[in-house]
Amino acid sequence: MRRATADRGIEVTTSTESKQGMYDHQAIEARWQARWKSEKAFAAKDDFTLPKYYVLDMFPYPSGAGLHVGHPLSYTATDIVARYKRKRGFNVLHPMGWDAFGLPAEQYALEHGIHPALTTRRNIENFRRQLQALGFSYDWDREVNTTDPGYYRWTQWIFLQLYERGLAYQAEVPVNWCPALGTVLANEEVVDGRSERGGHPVIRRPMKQWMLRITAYADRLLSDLDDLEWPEHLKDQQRNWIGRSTGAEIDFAVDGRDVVLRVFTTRPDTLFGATYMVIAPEHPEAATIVTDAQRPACDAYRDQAALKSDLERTQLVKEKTGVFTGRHAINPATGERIPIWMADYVMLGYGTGAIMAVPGHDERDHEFARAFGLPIREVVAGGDVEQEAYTGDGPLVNSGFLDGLAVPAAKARMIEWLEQQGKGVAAVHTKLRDWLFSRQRYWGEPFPILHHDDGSVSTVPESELPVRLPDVERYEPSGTGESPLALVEDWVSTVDPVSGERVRRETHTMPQWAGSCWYYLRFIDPHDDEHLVAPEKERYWMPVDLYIGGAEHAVLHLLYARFWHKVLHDVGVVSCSEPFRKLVNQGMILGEDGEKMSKSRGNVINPDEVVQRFGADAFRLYEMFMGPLTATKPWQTNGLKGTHGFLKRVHRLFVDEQGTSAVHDGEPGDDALRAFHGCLDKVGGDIERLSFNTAIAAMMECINVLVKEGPGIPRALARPFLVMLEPFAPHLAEELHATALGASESLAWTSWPEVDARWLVSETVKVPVQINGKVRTVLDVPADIGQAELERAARDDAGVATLLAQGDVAKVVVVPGRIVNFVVRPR
RNA sequence: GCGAGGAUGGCGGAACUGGCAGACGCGCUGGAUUUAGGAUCCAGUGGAGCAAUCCGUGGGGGUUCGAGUCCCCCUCCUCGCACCA
Repeated sequence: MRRATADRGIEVTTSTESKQGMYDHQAIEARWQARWKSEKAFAAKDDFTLPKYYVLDMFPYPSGAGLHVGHPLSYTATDIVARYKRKRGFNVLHPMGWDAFGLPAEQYALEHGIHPALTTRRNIENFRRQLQALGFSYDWDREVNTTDPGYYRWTQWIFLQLYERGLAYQAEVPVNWCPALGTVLANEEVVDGRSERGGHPVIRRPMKQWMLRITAYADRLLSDLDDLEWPEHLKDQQRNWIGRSTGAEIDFAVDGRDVVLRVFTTRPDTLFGATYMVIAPEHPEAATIVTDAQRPACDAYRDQAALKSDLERTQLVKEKTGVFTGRHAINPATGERIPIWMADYVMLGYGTGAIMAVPGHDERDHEFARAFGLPIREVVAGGDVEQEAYTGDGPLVNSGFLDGLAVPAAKARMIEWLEQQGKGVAAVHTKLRDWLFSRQRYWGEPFPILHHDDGSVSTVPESELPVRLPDVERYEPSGTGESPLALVEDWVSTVDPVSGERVRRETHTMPQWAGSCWYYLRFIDPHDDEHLVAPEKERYWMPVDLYIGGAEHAVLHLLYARFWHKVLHDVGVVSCSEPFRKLVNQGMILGEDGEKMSKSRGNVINPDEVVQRFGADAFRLYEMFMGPLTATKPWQTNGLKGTHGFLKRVHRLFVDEQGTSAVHDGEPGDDALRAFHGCLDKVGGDIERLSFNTAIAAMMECINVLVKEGPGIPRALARPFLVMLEPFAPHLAEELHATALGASESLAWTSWPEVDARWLVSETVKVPVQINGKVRTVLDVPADIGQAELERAARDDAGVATLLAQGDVAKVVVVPGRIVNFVVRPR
């Protein structure tokens, strides 16, 4: 500590001589970054008596392109909060790590013949350098890397817990196969029939895959959203994705066949209006149901549907298509024979893959009935079902024992009746599917799974973890759905440590989401070989108090992580049921042309160049000053001049042109005190509200006043000002604290200054006086002036009096400290 | 189509429970200083008008002494979801 201080003194002198009291951001920033690093200035303490604050960024995927200006947006926001909370007496955990498994590294390896481990290491080093150059106050001793065997050992351990609880299973399922990427993708990774990464076409194909039973947690994932301090739209997205709907499953007998068609409906009340049925083309009973006469037509239709990509099936097709199966079913309520159709507007993946069609009260069924001339029957009064489906409430009609009931009552009554008759049950369905968890790629966590000759599966014992990813020469996906790992014979073939049998390892790998599902837990206890996280540390630090990241993870990372967290809660590893108490999505930064930044548009801003030219402090300040954190906003390099200029003015306030301290012992004037304490009060509140742009504006206003009161700054305000500035511009604040004030200790853990409330209220206030709502004059009156006196003061104003004399005062509104308004009727 | 968010000077954006619209910054204009400046400082800057004044928060209506803010209708933009039975 003392050595560092002495060294710094020498460096400062050198710098001062060469730059003659100029704001030399490069020298200042390098000096403080080095000191923070060597002193481990931001290490979180495992002192459980202190109040804690865990503030987390969504950790980045370390791409070869390096940091883009979007990363530091949220990272600066969390850094300001972290630095502020330390000053408020919190023990702050503010870590950073790397989400480093995944496709891009592997893709790059394929193209350039460089091992993903190597490019990953290189990219991480570049990212770390760039982040450190921005002065973020991370506790670097807690850095984690999802590709580190010491880390993914625990990812595999969690998989074992899932497996043992029956939450991980293998299934032959129709999957999203992406030929271009040579792998399967989760539903969440497919957008409009294309891969989320790369935008390649995705087709349906049955394959044996590892699945995670996230559906078993659907209800908890849904209901626990209510208590989270998350943006409402994001919670809605998750609710929407989970898509829970309540209704009934109803069995329809098929006329002339010994099968029942089970349907799911949210409108059991409309059963009397079911005039036909529809099955999905891939429905497993299709072969039984379709008559010989209709078989050629149905087979052709099914084949055609199979050829369509998801994109075509959901996006492009708006005309309803379908074909009659030749068979009829019996409506259990009416006893009528109703035709069974096959149509691709019914999906195998939702409900039971078959529906009862109620064209009178469902828009899709209505459209289909119209197209194929099927009967439409009204069973809920209130609309004109010949014209359009009526989906609203109303009394039931044409519905036997339901007649006269309103829709909700009719639903309940019908379910009761179905259950009595043994023809149906109340049921809940979710849109959420089980999570397809395996990938046919090299660069991911291996499964701790062994395949035996008899086809059975066993797990690698915990003591044998991690199952290390072998080094390979080739990473090409085989294209057949085999993972590249399948080619590594001496890795695949191994001995089961439990039975001693020769077994074959699972060759699929886990998806990128696996590592990011639980990294926030490892930050708490990153070097523990005994536990994923030590229980007492977990109890202290969890949950994450503030989590900031991009909205693109609304239903991917954030849903998966919540799922794993709940499983770990059930396993007893974590003490809370939800990992992220408060969540914020930062907005996107667009290019200077107002378009999304992209290499092809050539509008990408390189943070390194900006930092070089304006400095990390000006860069941090600018990113926060651009606008609200959550807003999408365009980059303007010119804007850096504003924040850089502000820092120069701050510097000049503390250091004169000769490079000597401009801090003086004079008493601060009232204006300075009022400006400072007003600012301090606002900045503190703004940080709590994550309103950083207005906090910076307030500091700019404050500095404008202090500069007018200058030259130099009174000692009484100098240090408090720097403490207030430090979360935003830590390098300059530390530098001025050390040089202009001669301090030796860092501002990192110092206390936030007390606001002196006396300076928040001024003796006089300006009160506008309106006549008929238009401001005519502004009065300077004592702040505590009463209503009557204020009105008198307004009437005494010469200009006001003249105007009042021109008419009759019909009404006077006087709000002390705010406004006076005379309503005047002309005579 | 459904859901959510948004529209304020030349630009990014301020405005707590309705109370001086345009804080702060960029840009621009003029000036000072400088060999020079993409440096610094001072002044100005919503629009129209010499002025008093008038007009101004996407458009139209309403509530109110008073509306960027509240209510109704419409237009446009962004982001989700998209045959979910």
